[in-house]
Amino acid sequence: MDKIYIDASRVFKALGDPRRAMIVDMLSCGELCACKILEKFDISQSTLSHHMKLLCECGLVVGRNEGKRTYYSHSAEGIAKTKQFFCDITSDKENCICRRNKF
Amino acid sequence: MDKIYIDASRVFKALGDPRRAMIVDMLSCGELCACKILEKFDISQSTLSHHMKLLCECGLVVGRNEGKRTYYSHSAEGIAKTKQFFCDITSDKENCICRRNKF
DNA sequence: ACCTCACATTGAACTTTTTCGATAGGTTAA
DNA sequence: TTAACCTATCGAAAAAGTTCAATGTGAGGT
Repeated sequence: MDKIYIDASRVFKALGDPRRAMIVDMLSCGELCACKILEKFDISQSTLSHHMKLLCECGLVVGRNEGKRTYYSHSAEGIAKTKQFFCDITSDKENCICRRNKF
Repeated sequence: MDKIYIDASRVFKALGDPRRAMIVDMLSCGELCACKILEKFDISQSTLSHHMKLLCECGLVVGRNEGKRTYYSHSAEGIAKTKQFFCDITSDKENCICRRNKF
């Protein structure tokens, strides 16, 4: 299995949870600290921390520490890469010019 | 939890498996019958059938029966919807004009 | 120094997903 | 009508993901 599929799948897996997809949407309005995000969900603090970790590890979100708070925001690079990958695997390739595989 | 996140997350969850992401990529060269897809993976036939079912159920892929074979191909509508959703939740919204939520 | 606050980590229970072998259903070929 | 072929479904086992309470960590405030 090509590493490129595994890396991209990690991002999609992260977005595969409705709460995490909603968190990414929330961050489109700008960075938010964890406590603000937590207010919007009926989950424990440790659960949110786990979700944020996954979003950061897949490269879609970045965290920034300021004092005792952590602010999260979109990672423009991670988002661009994911968008590109999605377009790559979903756009029709004439004459079967598959860049990743030869089928 | 808004239904729109749940529906979109189902697609991302489907793409969250590297094999399924690879299958979607394979289909960008045009429709393929299940047996051709199966050749490319070291998995059982029933496992592939399960993967294809998930890809179809989330709306990203469509199946077509012809004789004893089943041909799978991209669903242009499902792909367009998913792309739109991804753009919605990842594009910066000035002045916090969040369409889905008010944060 | 001590306490509180914000967040991360750990460990365990629970749920979901993945996978395969076995089997069923429908199609084509002999 | 058999038999072979292709795919879907079922049931069970294994793997992975989710969640929370408890605890750890590190920054500020008293």
